[in-house]
Amino acid sequence: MKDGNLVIVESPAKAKTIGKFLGKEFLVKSSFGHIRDLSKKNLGIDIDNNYKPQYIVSSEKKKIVEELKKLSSEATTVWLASDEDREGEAIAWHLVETLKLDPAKAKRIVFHEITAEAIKKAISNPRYIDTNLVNAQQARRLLDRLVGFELSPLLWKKIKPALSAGRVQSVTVKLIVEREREINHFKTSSAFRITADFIIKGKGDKKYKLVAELDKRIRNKTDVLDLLGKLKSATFIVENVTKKSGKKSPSPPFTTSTLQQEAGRKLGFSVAQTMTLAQKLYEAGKITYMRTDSVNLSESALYSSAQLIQSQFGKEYLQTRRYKTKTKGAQEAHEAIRPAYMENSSISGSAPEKKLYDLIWKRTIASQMSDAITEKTVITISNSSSTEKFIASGEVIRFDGFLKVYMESSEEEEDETGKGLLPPITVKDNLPLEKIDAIEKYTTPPPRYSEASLVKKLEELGIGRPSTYAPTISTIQQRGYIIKEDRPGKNRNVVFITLENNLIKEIIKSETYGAEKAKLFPTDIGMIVNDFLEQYFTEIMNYNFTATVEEEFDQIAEGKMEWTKMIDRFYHTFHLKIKETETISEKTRGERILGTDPVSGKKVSVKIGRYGPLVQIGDASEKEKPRFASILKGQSIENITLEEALDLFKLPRNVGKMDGDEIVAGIGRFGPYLRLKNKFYSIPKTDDPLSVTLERAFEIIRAKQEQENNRIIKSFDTDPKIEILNGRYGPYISAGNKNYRLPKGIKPEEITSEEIMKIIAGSEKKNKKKK
DNA sequence: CAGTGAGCGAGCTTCCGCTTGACTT
Repeated sequence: MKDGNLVIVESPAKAKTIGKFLGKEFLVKSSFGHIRDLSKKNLGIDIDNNYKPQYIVSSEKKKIVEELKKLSSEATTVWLASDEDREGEAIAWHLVETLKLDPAKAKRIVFHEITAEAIKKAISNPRYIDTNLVNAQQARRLLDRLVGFELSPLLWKKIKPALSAGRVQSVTVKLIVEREREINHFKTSSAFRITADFIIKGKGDKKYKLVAELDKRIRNKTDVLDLLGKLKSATFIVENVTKKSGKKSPSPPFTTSTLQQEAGRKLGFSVAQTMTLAQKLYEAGKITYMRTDSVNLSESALYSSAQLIQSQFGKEYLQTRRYKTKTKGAQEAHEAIRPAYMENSSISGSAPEKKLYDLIWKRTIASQMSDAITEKTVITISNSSSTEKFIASGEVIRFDGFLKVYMESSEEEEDETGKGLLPPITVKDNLPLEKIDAIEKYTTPPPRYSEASLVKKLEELGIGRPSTYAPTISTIQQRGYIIKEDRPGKNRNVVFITLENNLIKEIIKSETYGAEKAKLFPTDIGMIVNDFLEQYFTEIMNYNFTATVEEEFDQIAEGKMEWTKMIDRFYHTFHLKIKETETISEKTRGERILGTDPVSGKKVSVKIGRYGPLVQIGDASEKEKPRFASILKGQSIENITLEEALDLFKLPRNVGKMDGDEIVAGIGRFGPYLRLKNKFYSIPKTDDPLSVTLERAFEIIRAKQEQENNRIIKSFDTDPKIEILNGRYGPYISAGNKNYRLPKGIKPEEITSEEIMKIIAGSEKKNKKKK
């Protein structure tokens, strides 16, 4: 370290790039985020000593702290270059405290973009640590600790061990619980959507189809039949044609939240997957920092985007835009997420990395392009038999603008009408009717959250930070409060009425609805914990709680409020409520009584048991033990009916005999099964263990036996331990207790033992390399 | 791999935000 300059930043990747800009006179090191935190023993807060925090360096941070201590003692100046936000300021302060830095040689600097110019400017404008901002962070930290470490033990006592609660996670669960209940209570209704198809003759043999929709929906079927009857003999005339031009603007560049949403919708990535991939791109220097709430682009990025757009698409596609962040509580310590070098429209790397990069590149470029110009045409059609109007609308793009590279997607279903070019039509044209369809359309309940839409909601409410969206979603899944899964749809009948060739026909069609893919569902324990917290801790469960305390943190940051006083005011009432709830609340297992068992006349109830939700018939008494059964996947304490509960006791059941041995059908931890001579055969989703016939059971068992007989594709006399087997994911090599993948292009029947040895040796090498 | 369900008590669990690996499949 020449001239004794030590620069400390938060991330090692940032340290690397800054190191290049600053040259050899500066040694740039990373703190890897926070270097110390509240002690985990007890609260880590000395309540009686004016909330004195007990900070300790955790074991995994000891090494880096020792290194920084040594380097800083040798340095003449230590530049604290953590992010310019509440957490960054606190990191700098903790460094001063822990490294015991002489205030004379510790200088605080900040920069928002990583360019040589910005960094040099920062170096020439150092400041002191902002104690108020640090105190705002301490208030945030202590509040979260107090809430988390006093609420969680209460749940252990009142509900079950190892549960958790916190300012962020508990309201996140609440969002999902409330949405599920909205869906359960939703009263669906239906009305007929009526569309008319007209055939329009163009030049020569050309024909166009024009689809128009009745300007309202009709609830009643007899009213629909009535209208269609009238329209049988009607003539249809174009009453009005209007054209209106409109425009569409691009979305701002990505923040963490919008990247997670779009990668989820467009690429099907989970929130955690997106973040892992983005981290890799960031470490490889391909994109800017991926945990950000800012939509700002650096001047140099604006410039290089503009160059690129002009040369690739032309001047008319360029519109330089500077976006402003509107998000609640945004701290904007970084730029938006963008390619590090705009001129790289693609990168090398794994397929998912490439896809994510492509998404980021397109979104960034599009954000600097001109609006798309559209033209919307609306045709109003009247008829001779009634006063009803049909409307046809279409939209065409007159100038594509940013749509040339990027189109944002949406989770809501798209309307089928209102798209594309309409045939050439003028007022008073007579339209020949082809047919009229009336389809029964049901109203739909609000959609369940996906990971992506949940993150969107959290950001809107100002709950959580870019660095916590992904971990929060995984925590509440780990605690068993929510589950991400697919659910099959249900069937229902739809009335479909057609008027064609002067005939009215009515048919009943079946449609599936409500099928879900990778959606978030609350579990029983999630709902029980949620209801408990809602009952006793209304303030913390309020969606505005974070926003309210954030206002106070801002006051502290501005020096208008003392942080310990804020904490004291909060803790005083909160702690009293904890103590009170400890005494007044009962231990809850979420019990619900379903009714009486018609056979025994005993009480049937559902509740949370030691191993999950269960149904119970009868109460525990000296004479008799109650009967128990676990509830099934997809069932819940809240929704299960008496009938469904009683069905659970019909299993396991004897299906019949196969070659003298009994076949038993049941449902275990891994789903429905058939058991024959202590061997298990999974029952496929198309069948039901309650109704599966003996004949069908034979089929299922034989299919599985057949599959097992075909399991061995090839074996070797030279080495009996090695076999080529047919597995769930295709053929693979089994050697002893280890499995290896077959390389692409090799036919499993033709592989030699030499080739296998090579594959095994190659895989061993790879493992060693990783270490 | 395909169960379980009493009560007691010891010892454990837990928060949010900053940051990466070190693990396994």
